[in-house]
This record gives sequence, C-alpha cells and structure tokens, in this order.
Amino acid sequence: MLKQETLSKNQQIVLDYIEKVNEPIKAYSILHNVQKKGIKAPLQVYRALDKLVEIGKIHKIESRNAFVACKNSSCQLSKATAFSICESCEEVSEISDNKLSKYLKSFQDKAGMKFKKYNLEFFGLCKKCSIK
Amino acid sequence: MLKQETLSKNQQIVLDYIEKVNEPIKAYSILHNVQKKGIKAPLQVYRALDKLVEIGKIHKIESRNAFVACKNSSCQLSKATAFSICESCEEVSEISDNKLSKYLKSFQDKAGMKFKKYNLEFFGLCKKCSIK
DNA sequence: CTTATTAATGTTATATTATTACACAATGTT
DNA sequence: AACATTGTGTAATAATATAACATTAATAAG
Ligand SMILES: [Zn+2]
Ligand SMILES: [Zn+2]
Ligand SMILES: [Zn+2]
Ligand SMILES: [Zn+2]
Repeated sequence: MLKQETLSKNQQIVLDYIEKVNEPIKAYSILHNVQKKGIKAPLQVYRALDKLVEIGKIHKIESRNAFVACKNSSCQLSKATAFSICESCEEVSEISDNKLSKYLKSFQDKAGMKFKKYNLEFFGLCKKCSIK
Repeated sequence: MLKQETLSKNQQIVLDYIEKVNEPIKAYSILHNVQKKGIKAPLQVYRALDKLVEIGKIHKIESRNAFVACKNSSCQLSKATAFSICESCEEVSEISDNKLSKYLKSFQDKAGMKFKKYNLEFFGLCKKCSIK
C-alpha cells in the first residue's frame, strides 16, 4: 500500500482545481482560477505544484510548461511517465502501458546507469485531428 | 543522403557556439556569448534556435530549457530524441540506441496514432556522480 | 532582368514562467 | 517544552520566450 500523503490547504486547493479541469493547465492559469480560494501569489501555486509533482499526484508536461493530474496510479509516483501530445489541438493523454515501462526500465538497467525516472513525450496528431 | 541546409549568418553563429561548448546551454547564455558577433537581442537567438531545432542540428532539453548540439546524425532530424540527464552535475548525453528507437517507433505504430516524433529524458546519476 | 514570394534580420517592447529572500505559523518528534 | 520540518504570506525580481512592425536578403518564376 502506498503512503497516503496528507495535503496542506494550498496543495489541496491546487490539486482539486487540476483534477477538475482534467487537462494540462499552466501555473498562472491555476493562479487566476484559485484566487477566490485565497491563493494570491505565484509562489503559493509553484510550491503546491512542486509538492504534488513530488508525490506523483500530478505531472509536468515539460514541453508545454503545463501540469496535469495523474491518471495512472501505477506510474510509480511520477518516476516513469509517458504522454502523447497532439500538436494540433494540444490534447494530452497519459500513456499507461506495462510493456513500455518495463522496456524502458530494463533499458536503464542495461545502460548501467542509476536512473531514477524518465519522461517520454510523443508528438503528433490525435485521432480527431488526423481525420480533418 | 540528407539534405544539407545552408545556414544563415545568425544561425551559423549560434550553431558554432553551441557546438563549441558541447554541453546544454541556455538561450540567454548563448546571447551573452555571441554578442561580440553582432547578435544583440533574444529574438535573434530564439529564431536561430527554432530553425536549428527544426533541421535537427540541435535539440532542446525540455526539462532544462537548454539546447545541445546533435551528436547523432541518425536521430532522424530531431524526430526521435533520447537523453540521459544527471540530476547532480546536470551532465546530459544523447542516447543513440537503434533498438530503443525501433521499439518506440513500433510502439507509436501499434497505438494507431500518427506520431511524428518523440522525446525521452532519463534522469538519475551519471557514473561520476554515482561513485561520490 | 523584373516581379513576386519566401526567409531572415533588426529593434523595441512586452508576455510568460519561475525563483530569491525573508518573516512567520503550523505540525510532528523527542 | 524544545527542536526540527514543513508550509504560508508577501514583495521583489530573475529567467525564459514571444508579439509587432519595419526592413533586407535570397529564391523562384515569368
Ligand atoms: Zn501518472
Ligand atoms: Zn488533436
Ligand atoms: Zn540528435
Ligand atoms: Zn553527474
């Protein structure tokens, strides 16, 4: 059983909002949307984001400077993440594929290096945008 | 044979500098170091970077907002990139592994989505930092 | 060669993303 | 209680990146 972190007030406010919007969202957009909850400054958002990333509740989409809720309780607390990103509509989905994560984990091992995590981002067109 | 792009003046200046430093470097650091060559504004650097990324001469390390020269003429013009990043000394190396790129390419195909590229970043400790 | 088109440049201003610094409060441990 | 750890509030600022506009250079047709 994974350790269940107790979130602080600001962390919970930020997580609630990210889970609600259910798509990648940027820090300053979060800020604007949680100001009614009493969060006033960027740093309050960034501190909450840091913690939420650390405990694996959310991930950062590095190529987009955006944050998204984890959809995959088995992604080993943010240490092994993979996403597909549509370059047309910017839709992002988290990839949950056991074979892929096993392959990448074993790749790390073979390389003889002490990797703790990885992040993989695929770019292209989602199904909807492929049709157009 | 791959198409050989002719670089513009600014593109060449920026590429020369990135190839010379031979490690990931940030846009504003590039700017400071090429001002003696006549490049005065951030935008001149960013425009050159955009083009160099597009033609695969350099890659962006997304998690670090830094740029590095491509060491791997076979990485298919920036469409399939993989890096290992040391979280201690920030050393970055480009991974060139045929099996890995084939695996990820086939993964894309199986997913039935039209992906054009991917970027993979492994994080951990390099050999030097593992010993310490 | 002339015209049209595209790509690159120069410059200023501004937008966006993220961190430093410092004072203080809440929480958990011994 | 004393201490350590974590979280908060606030202001200022740093770092990263783009918008807008005028101009020039390079390519490609006709
Ligand atoms: Zn996840
Ligand atoms: Zn799409
Ligand atoms: Zn490369
Ligand atoms: Zn290292």
